Amino acid sequence: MHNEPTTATSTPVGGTPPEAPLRYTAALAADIEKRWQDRWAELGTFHTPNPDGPLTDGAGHHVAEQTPAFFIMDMFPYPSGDGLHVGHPLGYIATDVVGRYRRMCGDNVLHALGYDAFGLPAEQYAVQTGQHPRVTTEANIATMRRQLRRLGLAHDERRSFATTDSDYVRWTQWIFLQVFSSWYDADAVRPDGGRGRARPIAELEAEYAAGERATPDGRSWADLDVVERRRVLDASRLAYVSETPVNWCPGLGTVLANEEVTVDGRSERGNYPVFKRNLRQWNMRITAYADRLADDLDLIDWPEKVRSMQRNWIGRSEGAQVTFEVIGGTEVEVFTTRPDTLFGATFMVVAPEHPLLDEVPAEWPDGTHKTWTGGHRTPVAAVAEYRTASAAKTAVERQADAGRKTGVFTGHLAINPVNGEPIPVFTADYVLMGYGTGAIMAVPAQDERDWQFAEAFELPVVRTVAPPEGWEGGAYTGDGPAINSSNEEISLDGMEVADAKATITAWLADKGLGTGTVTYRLRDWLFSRQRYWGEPFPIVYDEHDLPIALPESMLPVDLPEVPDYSPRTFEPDDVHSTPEPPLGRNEEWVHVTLDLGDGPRTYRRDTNTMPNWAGSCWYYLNYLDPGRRDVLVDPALERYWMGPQHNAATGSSGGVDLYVGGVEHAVLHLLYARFWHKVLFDLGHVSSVEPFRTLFNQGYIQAYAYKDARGQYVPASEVVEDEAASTGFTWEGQEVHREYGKIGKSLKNSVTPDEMYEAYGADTFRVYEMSMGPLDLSRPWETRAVVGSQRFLQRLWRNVVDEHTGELTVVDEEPAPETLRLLHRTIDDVRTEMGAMRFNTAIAKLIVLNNHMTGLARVPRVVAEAVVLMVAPIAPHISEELWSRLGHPDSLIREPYPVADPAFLVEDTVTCVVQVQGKVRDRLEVPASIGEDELRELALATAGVRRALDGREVRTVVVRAPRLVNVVPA
RNA sequence: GCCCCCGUAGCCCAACUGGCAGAGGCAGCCGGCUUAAACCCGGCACAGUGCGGGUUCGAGUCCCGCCGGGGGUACCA
Repeated sequence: MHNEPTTATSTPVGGTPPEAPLRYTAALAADIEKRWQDRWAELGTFHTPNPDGPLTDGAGHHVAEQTPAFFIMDMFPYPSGDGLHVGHPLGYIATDVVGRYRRMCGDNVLHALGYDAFGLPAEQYAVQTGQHPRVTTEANIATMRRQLRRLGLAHDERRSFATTDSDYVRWTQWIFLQVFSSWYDADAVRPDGGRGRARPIAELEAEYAAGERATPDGRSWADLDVVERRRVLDASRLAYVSETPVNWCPGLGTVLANEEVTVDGRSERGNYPVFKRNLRQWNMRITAYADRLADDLDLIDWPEKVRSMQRNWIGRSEGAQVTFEVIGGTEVEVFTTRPDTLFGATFMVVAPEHPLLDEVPAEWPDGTHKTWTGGHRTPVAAVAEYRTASAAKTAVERQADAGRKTGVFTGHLAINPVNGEPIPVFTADYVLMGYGTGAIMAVPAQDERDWQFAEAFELPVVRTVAPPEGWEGGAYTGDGPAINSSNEEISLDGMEVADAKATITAWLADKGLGTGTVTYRLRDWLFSRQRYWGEPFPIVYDEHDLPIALPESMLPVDLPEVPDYSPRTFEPDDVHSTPEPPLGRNEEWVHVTLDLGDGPRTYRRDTNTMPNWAGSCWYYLNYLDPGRRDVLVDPALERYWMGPQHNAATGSSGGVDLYVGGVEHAVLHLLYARFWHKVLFDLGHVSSVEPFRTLFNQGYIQAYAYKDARGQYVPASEVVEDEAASTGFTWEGQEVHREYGKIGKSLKNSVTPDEMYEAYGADTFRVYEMSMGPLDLSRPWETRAVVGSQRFLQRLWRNVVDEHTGELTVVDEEPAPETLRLLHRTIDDVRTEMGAMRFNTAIAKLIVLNNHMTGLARVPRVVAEAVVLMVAPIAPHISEELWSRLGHPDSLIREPYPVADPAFLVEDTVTCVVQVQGKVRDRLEVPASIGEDELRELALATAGVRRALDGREVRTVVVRAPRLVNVVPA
């Protein structure tokens, strides 16, 4: 088991002087690193044991149930063909350091890395090369595995997988079927006491059949025919097909979720225009979970930034729905967050798509203002034109028009329910059909937008909240006493906003005119894509064109071969195009004869695929036991690794103990995954309430890039500093401008991990990345600074090994008291810093101790061993090598992390700062245990204080024994 | 427009509940080692914390108002 301590006696390349054959150079580092990587693999050093089942540690043992579990994850990578640059491994190194540290603290650590391998880039590459995306994907994964292995990550390789594995796809489809086969019962009580949970759709069917629940149209279940019954159930499912306005992106040839469309109405990927189109697509009823997704953010330890982004995206807002009667028409419901301002509602606005506009009066009513008609002779003409114009607007145009108020009078008059006043109904595109009820009561006095509209259309303003004294602005949206707000039955006058809201809402409810309501910005999740490289839906359609779930036994539904993988794409601005899924090109696959219980019949398959997010919605569960295929996840394993209270730090939510990744997934992946997890929770498949207990967003490593006079990027590695140049930098003699940006080919500033391994070794690279600064900050890469980290490891090496002879230089001597104090101080500090993921400061403290050792005539073994163990999580290869040379046959991977002896942490004497009026005037060396009174006397007697007081009286003396005294003169 | 984060030495960054502005690294300078250079070793210097107010015995830290950089979001009623 003990391996030869050194096989690296040959002179490594890289200019090592012959007199120091064992200097810690890049070549020696490479030799050590590769050797340990092989050894770790051979011994299964990183095999993480489960409490039960096939996965044991390297020695074949299970873990005891009571051993604390610590589950670490990286947001899993998309294996791109470009390979890695130095920015990519930052998070992986950080989680590896945490994992190795926790392991040395006694935890059973689960850490592995899978691959998110479905999706656009692989498909686009396949289209270009004609190779099947599976081939390129697998090649990319192999490349990435090789690059990452060289980093020395302590991952359990047995638990790695790709979302494209047929085995994995099967369970992604299985979860889809669970969602499809469920409905949301908003009244059901959950085990945690809250209301609302997913239940099997069969239970809904049973309730209908038993008459316990009324059908939507009130007919009895028995009176519905089979197809009608199916439609009723289908409408309640958590995954449902519906014809709704969706984001159609002709440039990509697919529809997209709201979350995948940028602020300016373009696709997040590819930056193509996106159009609203009514199409029949799959949706997931994430809106049913809006409250829980918002509320449970309080249970988890996430950056406040991400939590607020999710809250904003969900956009919960409380208000009231109020019914307005329309003269000669139907009633219109409006949603408002300010029911207290109802007396100030002087007009109404409905979205151009609002059904009220399907019929409008034939003539303009009396009193119609000229500016209201848009120059049209009848409301019919005016509304028709406005609706057409607004429908033709792209998201980009809407964006550009924001703030400019357009609209037209519809000819309808509505009645303000609190005062019976007739008010004109307008249509304007600043009111959105997709939010609230698509209709608003406009209160210009208390709403900016309504104020602008009222100004443009010369509409009256009635203030119902008194603005502050001297208010000269328009709409006043702040707090204040209500005014002008009374009728024969009720008066709000004098009430503050909150009171007025509550009072009027109660009054409305009492009169049957309105109810308190909550609305959300969140929309249901559009779940189908017209792409090839994704999971097929496990769904077929019968002659009624209604979806039928395939039985579990028919999973997975694998992707068929098709003649062409690319979706039909269109001119990016071709509004009239329609999606054409590639899977539809395989007729034999699409039309399939199956026996689903009624004998063999012909069905039509769903030709959509799932979005890329599907695979990342549950992958954390697959790490627990990727080999097990008879259940989604073993409940006992899920409880051990993820359950509530599964270790001392996990709260009631349970979930992954540390999840590290970029902030760009704040509302996409992280919201979708939470949603799926809650469905699985409701259906009893998991015990944790949330998938990710602690989230950490790492910053990005960026780099300088340089442009020449023509604006072309030049290779950053060839640019030199040049004081003579006005820009400070030149490339091949010409002046270049420096910019700061992403690392990548396009900016010609890429640096790869492979180059770092070659020039410095993986350990140096790891130390450098961890010492650059706090993990959550973005910062510039600077290759020439890496040498500092190499020097640190070189000194560490030299502190233990003679670089000429290879002999150990440590001695079995008791360290000097000063050394012991520094050692234990360092242990204590480093533990604190490591625990808080402040690796940069942990490294700084280790450097101080290491430098101290460098100055000693002989390095005591106990100090050397402690330093080696403390460095191990960050620079594991050199640490293993030194540990082995120090005479330990086994890997240090589970060696206890050093613990400080409190006896060495107390200092006998400390330096006390003596201030006069906050300025340092003297210093005192005093016993740490000195009393306040004694210290005050000593301080007042110092020469510095006497000089600074210069005869003035003393007013007070602030004493913070033993470190500070501040004398305040009169 | 609104919300969030960040501004400390030439550069990357430390500074516990307010208590000596400096831990660490890069670059720079001086010296040692060397025939010489690199590596290595020892040493030195460098800012008063983006700007303006305020609170306090005392402010990088807390409060108010700005400026600069980054991110999110936007007719959401």
